[in-house]
Amino acid sequence: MLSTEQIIETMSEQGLRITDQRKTLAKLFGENKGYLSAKDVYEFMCKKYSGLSFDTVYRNLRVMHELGVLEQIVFEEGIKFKASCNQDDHHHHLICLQCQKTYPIRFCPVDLTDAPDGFKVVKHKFEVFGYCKDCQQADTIEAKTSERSDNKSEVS
Amino acid sequence: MLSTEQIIETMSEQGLRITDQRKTLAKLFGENKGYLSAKDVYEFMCKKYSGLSFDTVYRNLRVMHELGVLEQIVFEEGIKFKASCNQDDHHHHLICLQCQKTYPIRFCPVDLTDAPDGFKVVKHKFEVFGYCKDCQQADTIEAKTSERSDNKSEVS
DNA sequence: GTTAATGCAAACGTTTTGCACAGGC
DNA sequence: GCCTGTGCAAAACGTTTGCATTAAC
Repeated sequence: MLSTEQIIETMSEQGLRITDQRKTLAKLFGENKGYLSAKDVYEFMCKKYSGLSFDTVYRNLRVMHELGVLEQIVFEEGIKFKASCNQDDHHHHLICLQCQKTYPIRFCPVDLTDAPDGFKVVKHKFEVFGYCKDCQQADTIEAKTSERSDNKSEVS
Repeated sequence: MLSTEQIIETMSEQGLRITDQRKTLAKLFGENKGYLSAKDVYEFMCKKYSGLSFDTVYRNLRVMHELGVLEQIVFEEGIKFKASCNQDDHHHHLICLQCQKTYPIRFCPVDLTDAPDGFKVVKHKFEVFGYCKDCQQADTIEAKTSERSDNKSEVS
């Protein structure tokens, strides 16, 4: 997965200006292995930038996605983003429905899939959803303490 | 895949009233094997019902989805619907990016996937996208005639 | 100094809601 | 006749756009 520095470097190489906000975004995604919605990002950024507007966040997320430093997937709840994985290393993800951390799966099923006669395969989606170890334990604890595990970071 | 009659029957069994619009919806999904967006459905229904409103279409799509007669998947362009497949017969789909027809894949990769230690798998998504035989040919023809293959029906 | 990024406001498309009326059961 | 489904209007929501100001290069 791209590091904070790699994200900044790529943006700079492409002629984008490295503003303070973009540094913070790069850091957020470089250090966070889960998926974040535009709203999550906005709320996080708000803590640091008081007069922040939605549109800047959206614009930056879009630019960063177009640039390829962020990848987005469509959940039922909407589109979410995380730092791109290394393209050379094709893989899929286990995604925790609670904390949204991702765990890589090396196995890619597309090669084992035989398409009917004339069908030309161009892309595929393989995602496995469930609950990671931590969140299962947290859920058990939660039942007693009603504390919530909302951190969205540090795996993959 | 559920037939028009099965859709109507299920809705009736669940205490829903079978209005003329709902009959038409059931027929639309019972006979159409591709994915349709709410807008597609609305536009189709408009031909038959002049004073039709968006909200009724949305309400019915939602009700039918909650009831389980429709399944929805999230494309980049938004949410789309089609009649539910038989639950007993778990399978995945090849989806044509042009005409959105679906072709079943018996192969399910989830059993071949080993999750890390404590991860509890609850659901998965495996979809293969590409272009079906017809649309590849149509594309070649299209280059000359610029005719478009917009029908969204009759396979799976 | 030039050009791109930002904040603001307003627009846009999609989906949801409340309510009165029409229609299935 | 009861209660659900419908149409209408308006609101909510997420996202995008145009423009003047600000800041990176």
